[in-house]
Amino acid sequence: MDQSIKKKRARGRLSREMIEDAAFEVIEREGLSGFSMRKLAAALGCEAMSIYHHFPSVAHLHEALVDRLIGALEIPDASLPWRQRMRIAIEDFRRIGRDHPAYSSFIVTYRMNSPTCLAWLNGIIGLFKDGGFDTELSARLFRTVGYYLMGAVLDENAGYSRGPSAVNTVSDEQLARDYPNVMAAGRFFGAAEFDKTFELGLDMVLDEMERLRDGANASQPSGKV
Amino acid sequence: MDQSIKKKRARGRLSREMIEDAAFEVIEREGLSGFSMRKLAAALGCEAMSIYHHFPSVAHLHEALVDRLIGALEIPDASLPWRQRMRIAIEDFRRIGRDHPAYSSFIVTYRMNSPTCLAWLNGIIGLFKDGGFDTELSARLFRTVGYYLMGAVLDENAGYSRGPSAVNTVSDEQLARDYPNVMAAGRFFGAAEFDKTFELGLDMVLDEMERLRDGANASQPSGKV
DNA sequence: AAAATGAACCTTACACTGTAAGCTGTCAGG
DNA sequence: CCTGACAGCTTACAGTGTAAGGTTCATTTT
Repeated sequence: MDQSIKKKRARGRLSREMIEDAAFEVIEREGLSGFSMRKLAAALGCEAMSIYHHFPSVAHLHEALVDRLIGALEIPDASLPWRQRMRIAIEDFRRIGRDHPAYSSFIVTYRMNSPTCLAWLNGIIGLFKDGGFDTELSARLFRTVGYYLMGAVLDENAGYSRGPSAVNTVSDEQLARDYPNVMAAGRFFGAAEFDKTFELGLDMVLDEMERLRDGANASQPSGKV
Repeated sequence: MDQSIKKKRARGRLSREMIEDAAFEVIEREGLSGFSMRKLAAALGCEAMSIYHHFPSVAHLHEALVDRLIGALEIPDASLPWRQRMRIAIEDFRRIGRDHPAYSSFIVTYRMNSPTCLAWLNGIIGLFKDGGFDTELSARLFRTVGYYLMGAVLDENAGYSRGPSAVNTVSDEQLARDYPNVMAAGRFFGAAEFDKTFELGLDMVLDEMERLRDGANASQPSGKV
């Protein structure tokens, strides 16, 4: 009857949003390194090159993905207590990792520079200023907290608990025999312990920041070595 | 005269060590994503497949590289003060990043599980135990410090100061106008500030750990929110 | 109504990747 | 001398991102 069985091309079928949605799915399904334009196209039911009409390159696509994740974040309301605002902002970012585990290692190594991301960064640094820190301490403490957060997101989503990267792995018996500390600690390295471990370290950092702000004298130790 | 100008194949020319050395060079020269078996072979003056005689796969090669970097680390002498031991161990790892900036993002995302790496991990966790922490706190604080350290290595070597990942970048004027906090903080984000920033955060974490050990009561704030 | 335009998608092709399979030249031990 | 084994090479394949150009069709213009 109709001249061609596959003429279901339907012009405006694709869109940036559709492609982004599919990209998130493919990345989580295939893993970050297993992601490719051809697999993405397959998921969309189109050819790889069709995607290039909407995104000039994979880099542009990735930028859009990061923008979507970061753009969805909000700076916690200024009426809330400072410490709570800080925690919310940090947990918001951490949740991105949990929601997109395969993509988390990309986000953590991504140098954000789009307007969307800069707006968020600007708000987060503003959070430190709101906490009473001057420009320098705001910048440095942003790094301190950021370092901790990036490392945590990395470990929780791409880390030890997901199995080893190594090719030659070590058996459990060997582990117990030769590396007892690792063996003993392993119990606290699983996904079930992530929250508690994260909270512990986060509270430490937040405590220390408040101490730093509320007079940097009360602090005893700091043996400075 | 001689039958072939290129018969300089010379049997045992290659070795695992030579290949590893060249791999480190190629990675730093071409970047982690620019590294390939063929480029490595070119650097060695051989064909790509010749490398497979010494390493069954790139994964095996990477494992050897990580093993070499981690294997060179030592657990600081037990006779030193605990805080100093901790600092030395942390700075040792941090130095790996500085010495191999292009490789640092690989190391940070690598799930170590080789005997060499496990021995080091075992020693580091032992360091926490030596500091008077029980098994659980040793494990969790190992994570806290590790998160901070991984994030720092990532930022210092693959981070913001190396230029943006984004395709659409923002001009300096736009930055100053729309993102003043980022602009102001930028002064403290450069490589020249890495040490000071790292020390600040590290001291915070170490202070808090000592506080945690020397009686978790003296600590005032911890508003727990 | 017919023609022109341009957006949306597809086809082909190229230079690159890791690596499986098999080949060849060289050297040590008999 | 011969015989393996070893070390490195050749070829080939399936995969990658994407440049260049072809095709189809909705819309606009005449």
